[in-house]
Amino acid sequence: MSSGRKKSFDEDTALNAAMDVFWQKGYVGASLTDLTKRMGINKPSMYSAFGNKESLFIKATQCYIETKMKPHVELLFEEDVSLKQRLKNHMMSIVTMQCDSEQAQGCYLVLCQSELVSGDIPEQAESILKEADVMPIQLYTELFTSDIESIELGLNKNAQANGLALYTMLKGTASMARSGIDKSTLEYSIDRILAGIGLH
Amino acid sequence: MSSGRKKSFDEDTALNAAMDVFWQKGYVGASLTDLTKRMGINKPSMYSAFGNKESLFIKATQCYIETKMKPHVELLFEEDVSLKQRLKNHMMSIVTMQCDSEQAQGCYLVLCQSELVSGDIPEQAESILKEADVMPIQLYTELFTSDIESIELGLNKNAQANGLALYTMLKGTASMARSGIDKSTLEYSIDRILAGIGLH
DNA sequence: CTTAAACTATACCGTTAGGTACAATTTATT
DNA sequence: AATAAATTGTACCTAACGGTATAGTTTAAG
Repeated sequence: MSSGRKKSFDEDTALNAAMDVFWQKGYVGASLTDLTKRMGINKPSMYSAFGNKESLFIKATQCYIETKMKPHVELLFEEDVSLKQRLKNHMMSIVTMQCDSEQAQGCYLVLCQSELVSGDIPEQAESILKEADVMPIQLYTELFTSDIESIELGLNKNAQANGLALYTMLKGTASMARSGIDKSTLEYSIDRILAGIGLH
Repeated sequence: MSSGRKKSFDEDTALNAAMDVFWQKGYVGASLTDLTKRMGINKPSMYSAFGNKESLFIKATQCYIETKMKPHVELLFEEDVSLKQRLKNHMMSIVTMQCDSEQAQGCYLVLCQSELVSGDIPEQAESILKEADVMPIQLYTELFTSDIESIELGLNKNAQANGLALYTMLKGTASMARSGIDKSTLEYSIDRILAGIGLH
């Protein structure tokens, strides 16, 4: 084992704290003081553990995608559940997360993607945010294209557009959640968009 | 007439330029250098004309509401147009604006409202942003409650929820527009949410 | 028990943030 | 022409930004 003083903090815990700060303030709005204070460490510890603000952000973003987004995906492919119910479960699982987070509401990705237009986001951070914006569209398009029930209902005809409609609504609920609208209120909107694409 | 040197710039033009910067970068992200450069003036001129960054922002926000949002409202109350078509015209008018802006895409208000959670927005700016977030809900609720065709269709039963569903979708299109999704693509989503609340 | 590696704390770096003092300039009034 | 009011440009203020040098502390290995 390598010698030397041991870390007095858990990297994963610190990363999660950083994620919360970016979730609350975005990339530009999150200062190193905000970050290190919530991570419970000081700047040199942060720089030695994560590199710099940008690479901390990239790791926090990957952490968000893995732990906060991907878990909702499997709900789309549960067996013995109707397409409508799978989509409802999936979307409400996301909306629940958007509304549940104690301080930082909404969606981390929606917030940070909105900063891209400013031109103040570094290159690699921009890349990962743009990639993350494409994934859901591919996911929904693939679902509507291949799912048996989707094909039976003819939803495969407009697979991408249907997926985009759901994704657009989820971006809307993210924004609404950030404004303090609660889950039960947003559920109605989810039901309406599902009905709108033909899933009554 | 009062004596003294004359302003070398048009206040309204400068205010519109400031609006564009806030639209692109949000309140926190827009620096005085960004602002004054695009306004074509220097800092003392800006401070004497508008007070400070916060009051410039408040005036820019009021300008946005008056010139960019309110014009869409009248489309909701045109005579001899069906409720569905009025809502479609209204929403597509907004989506067109969200997509048209050359650099700053999306919605100024959605962008800046997302900054509220950070706690870095001054008091009065926070107030006007929160007020602006309530107005559309009231507008749609009133429409669904009072409109004859809405009552005939039973949409008045869930007036507020229906209004919220439309508003949520428009916040979603704002986010999508900022990611570069074009108007014709978003039109499908508008059609789907209208169908979803019963306007086929 | 020394050594060297790794981590922590403090203090600091240059830059930019929002905001202002002040002198120079332009204008209408006297 | 002289004056007073208003605007402009420059130069500057303090505070906070992202980032780092360095000295001190803790730890495993020799």
